[in-house]
This record gives sequence, structure tokens and C-alpha cells, in this order.
Amino acid sequence: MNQLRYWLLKSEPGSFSIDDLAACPDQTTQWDGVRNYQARNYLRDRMQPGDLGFFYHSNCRQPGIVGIVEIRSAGYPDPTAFDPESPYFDPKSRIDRPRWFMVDVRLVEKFSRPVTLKQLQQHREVLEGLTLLRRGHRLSIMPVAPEHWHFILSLAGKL
DNA sequence: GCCAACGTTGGC
DNA sequence: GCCAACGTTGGC
Repeated sequence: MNQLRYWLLKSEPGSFSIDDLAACPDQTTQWDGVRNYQARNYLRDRMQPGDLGFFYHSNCRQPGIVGIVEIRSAGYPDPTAFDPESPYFDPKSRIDRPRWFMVDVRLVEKFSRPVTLKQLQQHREVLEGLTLLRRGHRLSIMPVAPEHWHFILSLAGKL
């Protein structure tokens, strides 16, 4: 078994919030629709069942980390790319040569007290190198260093 | 392979 | 709604 990793997964609560995840059967969903190559590489090559991730709400009134999810599968081809009816359809992704990947994600817990982006920014020194805090970052899937993971957990009152 | 134009992201 | 930052596209 490889070392488990930590992640941060962004979602716009207007389209899919942590409450939406909580409402899913088995509190599990397919994390589909990722259309960025770097994020794709993480999904396809790095994520493994048992990894944990922060669920981050972006592009909303109060951006921040709202809970924890568990990665429940390795990466596998994202079928929405093959579906002409899907907003995520990509004709360049073919069944025999899939371009986009996804994983299954299950809710572990929703924080009673989210860790806001503002809070994270107040600890720039400790969180040095956290991709989320880098200027102009746009990755929707990013790795989180173990020390950052634990520090953020402490901000959430979980340690 | 360069690079300008364009579309998207996402905090504010 | 603004706009800076970024990724992608496509002409050359």
C-alpha cells in the first residue's frame, strides 16, 4: 500500500455543495467534469482509495473549506466526456483513448465551523506553498502537504 | 513553435 | 459586476 495522500477539491456550491454530497446515496458521488490537464493527472495518476481531501467551496459568498471527503476509487474514465448531451462533453475524448478522468468521493464529515479562505490567508507563513493560496491559482484539484493538512484541521478545531 | 485572442476562474 | 490571472486555441 502506498502512502496515503491529502487533497483539496474545489466545487462551486451553486452547482454542487457539501450538502449536495451529504444528500447523495451513501454520501458518495462521482467527481466528474474536471477539464484541466494538471487536475486530470492527479485524478488519473495520483489519487488512490483511502486518500482524504478537503471539500472547498469556491466562487461564493464565503469561500473556504467546509469539510472532509474520502477518495473511494482510483481514477477512471469520466463518462460525461463521451456524452453529447452532457455539458462536459468532449468529442476529443474517445472510449478507447479517454482524455478525462474522475474518482468516487465520499463525505467523511462536514465541518460545523468552516475554515474560511480569509482564515487561511491569515496563516500564510505556516501554509507557505499551499497551492490554494498562490496568486491566480485555478486548479480545482490540488495536493495538500501533510503538515498543511494537519494545521488546517487544527483551524477547524479537529485536533 | 510562437503568441495574440479568447474564454474561464474566482476573489473581491 | 469587475478584473487579474491563467489555460487553451488557432493562425501563421
